[in-house]
Amino acid sequence: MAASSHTHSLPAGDALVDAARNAMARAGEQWTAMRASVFAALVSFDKPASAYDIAEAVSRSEGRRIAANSVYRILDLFVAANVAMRVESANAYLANAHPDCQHDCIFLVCDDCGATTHIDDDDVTQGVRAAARRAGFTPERPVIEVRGTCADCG
Amino acid sequence: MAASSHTHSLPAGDALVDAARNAMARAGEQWTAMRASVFAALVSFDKPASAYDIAEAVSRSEGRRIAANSVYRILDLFVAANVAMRVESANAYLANAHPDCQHDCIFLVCDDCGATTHIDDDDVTQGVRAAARRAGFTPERPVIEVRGTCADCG
DNA sequence: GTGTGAATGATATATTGTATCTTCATGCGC
DNA sequence: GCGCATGAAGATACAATATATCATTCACAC
Repeated sequence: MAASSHTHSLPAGDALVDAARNAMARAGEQWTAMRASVFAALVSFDKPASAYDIAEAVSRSEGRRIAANSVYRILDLFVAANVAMRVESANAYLANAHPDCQHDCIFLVCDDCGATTHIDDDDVTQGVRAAARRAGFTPERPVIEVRGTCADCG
Repeated sequence: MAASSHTHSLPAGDALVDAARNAMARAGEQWTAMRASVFAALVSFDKPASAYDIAEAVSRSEGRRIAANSVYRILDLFVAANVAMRVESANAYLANAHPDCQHDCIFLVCDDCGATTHIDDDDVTQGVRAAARRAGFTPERPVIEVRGTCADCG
């Protein structure tokens, strides 16, 4: 696979959880039952999920009410550890199938069905960073999301 | 100036308003007193402004309470007419100094001071669109925003 | 066991965004 | 002029997203 451009496919459930747990460990964060539940809920969605969607899903699976703020706290940690990513234009979160590789990511968000694909293309993202630098700006976190229509809905 | 890459500088206040009014006319939309007030408020901010910021500013300048939903309606029209743009990662709006040229725009958002610069770079944005198409996705509206540090804060 | 710190819970509140219905102004046909 | 259609804006309510604050619990060190 070319280093500069590739698509991420989903590992199976357990491998995904293991990768997440390891990534959290590397970030010096614990992997608690609550965090596992939030991660499981996140993975269970096939589209980006809002913090409130997740709170509801976890509430159901735990049989007790989980407040949104707890979910937000955990999602923030996940994002910091690259275990999850936030889709800014949808105010929602996605599990990251590959917490190990660090890329500026590109999301393709279908306005029709909501399905969101994560692609990496370092040529493109480096181009964005370079354009920012040319304007005297120091890029930290590019947000690149393309709204449009996915192959299924097209 | 190269067609593919340039920075937009601000025209003076009146020219800016004229350009906005013309763009609205071309979109078949009226330029009412209320819309002028919202546009003036938008321009008065040196950073992206939330709809509520604008509602507050217009309320002050009108001496009566303007509800957020009216502001949202007008901002939506502005965005449709390319007179304003929405910064997704900030849930806020910016006046567009050049409603005439259509570009996928790139925002550079300073995490320190909030100042946001709008640059255009068609090479970069075409690269983003091309990457999306390679994934079988039909791009409609790229959202490209770079969080980081501006020259002043760096 | 007692203190300490991290994680979570409970609660309140702030911020952002929509929906619905009403009122108002304007232009148009008669 | 009058009635009426139309688009703009107002009023109100509410939904959805996000944060702040303080209390509680639990594991672990001492």
